[in-house]
Amino acid sequence: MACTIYDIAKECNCSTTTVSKVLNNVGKISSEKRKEILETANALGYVRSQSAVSLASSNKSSHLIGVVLHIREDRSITHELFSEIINYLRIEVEKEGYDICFLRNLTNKDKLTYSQLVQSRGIDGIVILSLSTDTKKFLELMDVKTPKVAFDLFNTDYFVTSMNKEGVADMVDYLVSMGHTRICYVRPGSGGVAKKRLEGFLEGLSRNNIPYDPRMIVDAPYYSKGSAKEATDKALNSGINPTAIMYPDDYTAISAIPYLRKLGLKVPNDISITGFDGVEVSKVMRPSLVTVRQDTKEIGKSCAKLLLAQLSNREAENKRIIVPTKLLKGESVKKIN
Amino acid sequence: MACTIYDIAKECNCSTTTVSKVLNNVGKISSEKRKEILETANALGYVRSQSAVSLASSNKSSHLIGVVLHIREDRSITHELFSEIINYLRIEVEKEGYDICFLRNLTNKDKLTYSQLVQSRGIDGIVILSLSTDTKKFLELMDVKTPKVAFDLFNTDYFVTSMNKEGVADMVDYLVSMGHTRICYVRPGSGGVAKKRLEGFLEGLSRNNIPYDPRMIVDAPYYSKGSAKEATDKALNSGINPTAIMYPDDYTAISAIPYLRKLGLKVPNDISITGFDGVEVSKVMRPSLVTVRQDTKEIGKSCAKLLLAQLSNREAENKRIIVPTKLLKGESVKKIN
DNA sequence: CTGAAAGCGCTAACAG
DNA sequence: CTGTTAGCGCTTTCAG
Repeated sequence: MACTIYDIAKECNCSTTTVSKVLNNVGKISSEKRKEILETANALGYVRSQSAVSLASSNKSSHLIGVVLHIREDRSITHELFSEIINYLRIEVEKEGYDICFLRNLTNKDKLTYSQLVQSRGIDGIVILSLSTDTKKFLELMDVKTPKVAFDLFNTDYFVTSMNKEGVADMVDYLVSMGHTRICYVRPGSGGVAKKRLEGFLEGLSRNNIPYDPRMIVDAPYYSKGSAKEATDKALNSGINPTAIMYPDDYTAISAIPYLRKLGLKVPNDISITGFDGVEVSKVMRPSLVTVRQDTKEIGKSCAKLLLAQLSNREAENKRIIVPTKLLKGESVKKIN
Repeated sequence: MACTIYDIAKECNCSTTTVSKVLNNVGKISSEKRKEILETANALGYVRSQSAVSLASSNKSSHLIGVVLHIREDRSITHELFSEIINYLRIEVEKEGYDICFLRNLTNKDKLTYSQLVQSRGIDGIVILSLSTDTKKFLELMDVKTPKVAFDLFNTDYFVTSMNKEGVADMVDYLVSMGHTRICYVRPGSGGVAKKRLEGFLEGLSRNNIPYDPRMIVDAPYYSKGSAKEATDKALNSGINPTAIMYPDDYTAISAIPYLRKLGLKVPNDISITGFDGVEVSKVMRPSLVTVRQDTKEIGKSCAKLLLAQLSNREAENKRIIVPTKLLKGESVKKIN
């Protein structure tokens, strides 16, 4: 059934070394032999055993890219942004013969380390998608020497992120152009991305000559149970009587609509709202959401690029890729005044 | 750096066989030796090499579960239903020490077969998620002898699906209870699932004593560019002047709302609509969508169960698991009459 | 340009 | 209960 390079060698009256060289396209082999070997390999339905390659080769490569999803178990890959990034990443790495596998989520309780996990499978490269960066186990992951690239994490050598600051600043521009000045900004924590976005908000205010009032900023987490309510309540009670609320992500904004409605506020007539991410449904729903689109295709491709560069020992021109965002206009913001 | 069972054997003055047995928890080893081996393994930071295990063990198992996503490249894992199923599947199989990796999508052009792909990585089991079943390459996948389980595909031994028929029939019950009788049903193709759902629609009409009119059924694909428009146009021009349209999935239904609006029809005041799947946003949006929830958690767990049963040579009690659906009420259907 | 030989780290009879 | 001995299928010096 399973044909090995040994079978091919016998068939072609040569050594396994020669077969191996041909199959890997290395060394100098006469084109006749090469052709013969390739043909019999094909005829015999030869498939290379990854395990054997991985075991024998000096670098122990398995041609496997590990994905770490550091996020609530029930969201994980269902986070639309992440699933899109992984999808485009996958398309790119598959072109180079790599396959993608998930790395188990390790908790502080596990004796196993990420380093061991990676070693055990001979993982060639790691892609890290994370919304938070808190646990000890996770920090350990940062020290793994395997080539890696992270999305939205700034404490790694290689990372990809969106132009968060510019995206938010552009949004402020847009809101101001629509007549809004009493804008409430919902800040989702204090991580690197949140920080960038906040800078963008302040920059936006500043360049539109809108005086900054600390009450404009309220704190609430990314989309989760109750986050829309929390953000909305804080915004409405902030004391600035906002005409627009900037939510930290689309799902929180979308969830806020019925909640606002319950409070007697209709979007966008009574209050304008914006999201972030630009998930599929934001364009399709009604009212369509004004949001900042993160270019997941470009992000996925960039992650692949940075990883593949490391894997082939090419120096990447840049270790950090910052992907432009795009303002998506819609119906959730009303022109006022 | 990397410690092997050979190192442990030397340290403990025993053979690699003994170490192997202890590590795999098989055979009879004195509890002293066992303890000693376990401790030094731990002390030396031993990690088993999957490649070596896979190569040496007779079944060539790699403890890898392959996932085949047979769907448009740009949707793929971003299909919310699929990403949820995979997520819950993953949680289950990881408990048993299996990891998940994606299987490349093979087209008819590829010389490589799925069988070879699976053999090459020593994949232990396959999970198939598919919306269509047409290509030759895909049919080939059905013949692979590796244990497999499919979602929504009826031509495999082991499969998991939702109670599609009952789900649709229940929806008809609900629409009728809300006063609707001129119901237009959008049929998404003629595959196994579409067939079951159609049966449900007819059953629903029948048990509510609503005469069947062939014009009630219109054809349009699952969510894709223009599918909402196509379905809606056909429904409105069907000649039955529907008061309710049943779309084949949530996203198509959601996209139909602004299109209907453009035609001057407001949901639900002028027309009622329903979806299928029960994606996250269907509950959160406004108007919330009346839909049939597919229990992705149960589906994912069931897939894992059927696969793990085969992998451990346990006979699964059932080779087919049909997961109940749940009608999610919402605001997109109006009570009339 | 080609081949012999020695492993990679582990499992699996088969003895003892 | 424990060890010996072959490999699994492939890569990799090192000769020729």
